[in-house]
Amino acid sequence: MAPKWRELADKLAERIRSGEYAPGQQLPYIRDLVEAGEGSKSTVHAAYRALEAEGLVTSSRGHGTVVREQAPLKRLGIARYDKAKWRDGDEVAFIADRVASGRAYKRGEQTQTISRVPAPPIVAQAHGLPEGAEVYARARLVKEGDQPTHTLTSYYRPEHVEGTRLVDPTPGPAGRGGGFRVLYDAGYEIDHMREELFARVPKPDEVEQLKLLPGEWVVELHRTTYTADGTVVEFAVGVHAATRFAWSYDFKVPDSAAEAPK
Amino acid sequence: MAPKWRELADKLAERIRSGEYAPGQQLPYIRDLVEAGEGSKSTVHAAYRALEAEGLVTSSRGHGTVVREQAPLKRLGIARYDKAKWRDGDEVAFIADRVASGRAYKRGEQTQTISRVPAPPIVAQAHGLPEGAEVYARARLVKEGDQPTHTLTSYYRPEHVEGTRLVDPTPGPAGRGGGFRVLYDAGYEIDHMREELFARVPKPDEVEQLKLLPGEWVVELHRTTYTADGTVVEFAVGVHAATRFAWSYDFKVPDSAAEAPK
DNA sequence: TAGTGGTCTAGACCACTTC
DNA sequence: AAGTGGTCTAGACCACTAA
Repeated sequence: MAPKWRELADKLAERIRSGEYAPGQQLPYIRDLVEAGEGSKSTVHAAYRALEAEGLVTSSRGHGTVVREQAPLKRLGIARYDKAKWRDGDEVAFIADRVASGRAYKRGEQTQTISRVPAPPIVAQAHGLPEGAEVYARARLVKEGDQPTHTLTSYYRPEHVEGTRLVDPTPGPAGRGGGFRVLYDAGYEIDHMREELFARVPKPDEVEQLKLLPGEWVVELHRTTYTADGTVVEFAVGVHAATRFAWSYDFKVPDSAAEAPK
Repeated sequence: MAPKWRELADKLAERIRSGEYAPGQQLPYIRDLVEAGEGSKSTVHAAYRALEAEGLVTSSRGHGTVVREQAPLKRLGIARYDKAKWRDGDEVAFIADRVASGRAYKRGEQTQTISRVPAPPIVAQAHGLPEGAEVYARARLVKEGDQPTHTLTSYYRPEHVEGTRLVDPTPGPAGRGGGFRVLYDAGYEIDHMREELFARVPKPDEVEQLKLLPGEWVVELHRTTYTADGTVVEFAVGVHAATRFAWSYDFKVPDSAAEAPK
């Protein structure tokens, strides 16, 4: 037998999914459900908290509880890295995402800080450096309007970027073409990438920075970017609000038996 | 000012992450913390519930609350689809995963049910069929020991699989080489794939089926498999416990300017 | 039987919004 | 001032485990 608050939450969730409660619509007031015999205030509130954690509703003091508008997922495919965009055009990858999803781009939606730091373990490993070696960290917080969507921190080896505008401490985006263009101009043309993804619970500072709802998870993305000769020129860590993104990858089915012998 | 239960949860989480409370170790009993002045039983319990939702501890009645062993993530790369494995060998993809991660394989860790059903909307769209057209659904629940790890449901067009052992209603796995081998023998050699992933809150039946912890999220995976001429021969939907998997993709940086004109 | 976590209640009080 | 959600308490009771 499921607890009373869970049963109430499931009942309301069902009505939301069926459309009986439409997005934007008010859910019953907690005190009304108490009066209607659904349980004590704590019990009904526990159900509402579960619904909020599941992203179905948002509550606010003084207003009430309304069914959330489900923002469509932003779909991230490998086409966002298309060389034609940052080499020949003026787009950077994160803008390309937005163009692809039909959203308008506005200036001032990205903040950036550059610093020179000792490499954290995963960064050192990705770059093949000893732990604690110094690297440049370029941290961005990307927003869509007022709403932060993800953070992205790129780590570069000093010898690859020293003297370029990528490590110019002046605030602001990396400029025309973005980071890959700067590397290209410096003689490092990116060739292939690896992306690794997993979901986890956000850390307290991420909840604040990304304005996450209570109970909302994040997806962490590790992107390693190589030149044609296998040199790692960028390792980046992204933290994305889990409910706002989907990732898409196209690939050939591998066939190790068909590979040329070495 | 964060609520009292949140502050207590963050304090304990910090001690867990720092190793002060090691995996397997008992956390203080709720009633002891009440006595120590951390708040009422409900308040302390709220903190413990948050820690459980975040995957840091597991509670059980009669026993207490212990720090969870963090099972290492199972890493899924595209190498698990290697043709050499299922065409020439006897492995199926999910076993290949396990071999790759160094875990032992045991029989009886996969259940399977075959049914002929009207295509749900996303399935119809993936196969280019009218909604409600009949397809074969092959649903598996994959376990590792007693612990379910994910569900995977493959949808096939009847004309591709009719008469093969793939739609044999006898329970049990698809046999030597798995589903891709059956398609290969039927004249449909798979060539390329698309995988799409996103995280979401589990549905109530998934919580039960996958034995998910309270508050744990899932990652839904959509896999579309094509032959060389672009025919969709399989569309599969997987639901994975979010804390137990990581996905990895390698790809070339695309360059639309370098493509041959059409 | 004694001790653990989990649920539920009734009520007080707080934070915030609207009138 | 009135009404909303959110927190917290004190205590009762339940479910489960171990001895």
